[in-house]
Amino acid sequence: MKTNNDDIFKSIIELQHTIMSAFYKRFLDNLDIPDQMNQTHIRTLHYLAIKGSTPMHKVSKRISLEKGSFTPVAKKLIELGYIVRIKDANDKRISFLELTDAGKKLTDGIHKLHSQYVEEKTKVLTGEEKELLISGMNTLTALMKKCR
Amino acid sequence: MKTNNDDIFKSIIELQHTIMSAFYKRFLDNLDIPDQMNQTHIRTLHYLAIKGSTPMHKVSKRISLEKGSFTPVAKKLIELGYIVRIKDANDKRISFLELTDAGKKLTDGIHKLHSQYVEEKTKVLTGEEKELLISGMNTLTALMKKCR
DNA sequence: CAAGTATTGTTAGATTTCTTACTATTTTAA
DNA sequence: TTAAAATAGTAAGAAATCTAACAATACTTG
Repeated sequence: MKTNNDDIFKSIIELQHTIMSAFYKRFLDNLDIPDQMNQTHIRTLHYLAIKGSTPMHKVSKRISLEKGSFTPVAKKLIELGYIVRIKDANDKRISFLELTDAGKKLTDGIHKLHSQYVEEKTKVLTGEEKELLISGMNTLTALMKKCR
Repeated sequence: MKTNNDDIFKSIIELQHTIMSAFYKRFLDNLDIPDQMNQTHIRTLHYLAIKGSTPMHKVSKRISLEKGSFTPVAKKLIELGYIVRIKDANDKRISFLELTDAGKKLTDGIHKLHSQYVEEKTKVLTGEEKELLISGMNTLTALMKKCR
């Protein structure tokens, strides 16, 4: 079976459009989360849960939000008590963000649902297929990043 | 090597955040496109180039835009002369969209760049790796869609 | 056939995100 | 040391998208 590069990108685009919205919508529907929060807030908490204390500019970059858009997002999460802002002692420009206990509790709930969801969606793949999928995507991701 | 479902999704999320923006930014920077057009307009033309004449609601669904948001997008593309609206003879609610000659010319240019870009990004993958990547992603995409 | 229901597309107002300009701080280098 | 450049974050207005209500048309079913 012949494949070309267009096929790769068609698949990726396809994927992008389907997965993320389904994924985060599920979170928002099934968890007890304040109405004022949207997918961006969830993504932010999710990232902090995985990476721990992180400077604002780095978080905003990783969740693909301009820094100008991220300020109010962080502000709201602080307001809601899910994260705190911690000034860097050396570089006064920098604020680190990290989860509070309430934030950790919330992200734990999210991760539980996350696992269930992925479990359900990937039942059909064998273990070997999963590994191939992951390594292929990691390769491509690394390439993309390098070339940017 | 042990893998779990979390790995899959971390990879996918990672992928999503890097690829698409790089991809379409490249298009917008390198092509002679009216300033008023953004990624959404490009995606719309791209879709119509691949699928041909398509009802509005279907296009909006495929590019992940609410129908309410899509109306002005289609309007602008018509205004710019890249697509036309064609009423369905049987069902008077439906408007088909399709590319004009100008639209085809533009998407041809895009596809050329597209190929170059993908070529550059995927040089490192062997043909077999590409196939695995594609089939894996297609499987997952299909699953996602089914469960939604 | 009639009445209710679903679908397609539009509109208007709310929300989210982007862009640009700005301040404060840090780093670089002449 | 000091001037210039880079970086982190904020603010305000512009642009994009979403939501909800609506009009027109099509479908369903009693």
